[in-house]
Amino acid sequence: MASHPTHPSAGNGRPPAHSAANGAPPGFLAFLHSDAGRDFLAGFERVSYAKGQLIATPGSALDRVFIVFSGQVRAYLANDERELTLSFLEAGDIFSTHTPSYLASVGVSSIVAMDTRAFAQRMTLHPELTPFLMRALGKLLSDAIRRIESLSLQDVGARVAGFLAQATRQRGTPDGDGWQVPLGLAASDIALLLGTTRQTVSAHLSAMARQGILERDGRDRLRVHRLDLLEQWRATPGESR
Amino acid sequence: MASHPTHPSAGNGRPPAHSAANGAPPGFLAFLHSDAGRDFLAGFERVSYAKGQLIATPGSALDRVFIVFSGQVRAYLANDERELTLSFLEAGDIFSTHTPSYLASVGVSSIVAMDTRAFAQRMTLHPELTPFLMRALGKLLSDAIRRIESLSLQDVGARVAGFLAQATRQRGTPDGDGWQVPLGLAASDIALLLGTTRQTVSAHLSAMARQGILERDGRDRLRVHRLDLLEQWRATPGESR
DNA sequence: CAGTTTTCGTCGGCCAGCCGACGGACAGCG
DNA sequence: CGCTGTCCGTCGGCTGGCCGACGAAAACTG
Repeated sequence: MASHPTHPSAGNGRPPAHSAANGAPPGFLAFLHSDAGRDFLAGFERVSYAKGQLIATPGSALDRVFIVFSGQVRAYLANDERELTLSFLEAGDIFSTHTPSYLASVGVSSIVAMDTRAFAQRMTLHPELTPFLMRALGKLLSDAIRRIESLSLQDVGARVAGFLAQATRQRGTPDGDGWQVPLGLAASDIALLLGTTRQTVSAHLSAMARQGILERDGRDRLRVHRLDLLEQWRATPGESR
Repeated sequence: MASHPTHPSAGNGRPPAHSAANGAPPGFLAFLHSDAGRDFLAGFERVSYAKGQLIATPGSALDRVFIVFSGQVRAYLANDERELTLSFLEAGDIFSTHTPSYLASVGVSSIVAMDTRAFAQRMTLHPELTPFLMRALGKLLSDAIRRIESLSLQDVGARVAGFLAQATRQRGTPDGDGWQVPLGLAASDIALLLGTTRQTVSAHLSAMARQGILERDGRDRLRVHRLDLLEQWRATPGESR
């Protein structure tokens, strides 16, 4: 079985990061806690994991559906020598693995895992849930394709800029002429999400700061001055380091 | 609207290439041609496209579901300066675009396009199709994740090797100690699938030939001697060109 | 508050892969 | 049969981004 390299700096007591790809709309979480939801999950065990624990590897857990109940779970692909975070799953998110990916709990988490077949079986008993599931799968798919796009036809600078722009739009608070943005992730974690290295992320952040697009404000906070420039970032030749 | 760069060398009378990611199991095609299938599609127009025609762009056709009836359609992502083929869709395949991708007919093709909402509506009338759809979406998703994996944690050599191994397994015929494999694609098309350039693909092919793993046999045919080496390819340092 | 651990910015060296260019090898096609 | 357009292999040059390393700044710990 493939061993995965140095563990990322997750689970260090930071506030929960944003969810890069929520698998299900919020309504699903409500359903899970309703009577119908308990009915739906009857007979399936809810397992708790300590922080940093491996939940699934490509070898184990073939063709299983995971539903995150609480906490935060990191889904990632790994190699002997490299790693890529697919997304951070949170309560109510669904993930399925006929795909060779790893799951690890970031904080303390509880999860229900079931066989894909069993899940499909249950779905036939609750046809009213189909739209939920379709939307969830559709979102997962379009997120994946967006990821393919960024990996294949954007350079690292554009990926960093895109990530920051999204963070700003999602979690930024207006501040004078710009925005205050809590990063919520270490630079190394961002690198893991973008398929690059900590050093390169850091270099690009510095370049953007040098151009007055943003300003670092402590370890975890950022002040974005020019969201517009961020959203249409093109690397200035020679300015990347 | 983004204009896309040099068109790939598709639609030149080659035999149909393999489908990198079939969206639906074969049974779905049969269903489409059954009475129930005609019922399912009632009211939706079937449009024919000449070869090489653009069917959808990120701007147009938001939130639409496409069902390919005949011919071959290339789904791809594009930039001002780069392009990546997602897959070649064939009869019976489903594709959906809440995602910024292009569709272009490779040969003469006919397609049914419908709004995602309308499609979901119809699905509720034919709940027996849900398993089909779930499987189709699941396959699409796992293909996408596999693609992310290859793009982010395999180098080009490994991607080329993986592509050739898959082609050999799917379409190779035994031949002495090895396999005869019809490529079905120009080197430039392979490059487009793997997110690299024609020259790099060519260089890797040469390197593999030099190592006795395979042998080029005319423009379109390949003789693979060591499928085993292909499947666990690691670039030999300095041997890539 | 001092000691320890984690994160961060930055540098130099290195190399995989991109790009442009070129000539040769195959096709059709008239 | 020669002509023309397409495809292929290969080269040199260049660079984005990886890697290892280092010291400084923050953040925990007691």
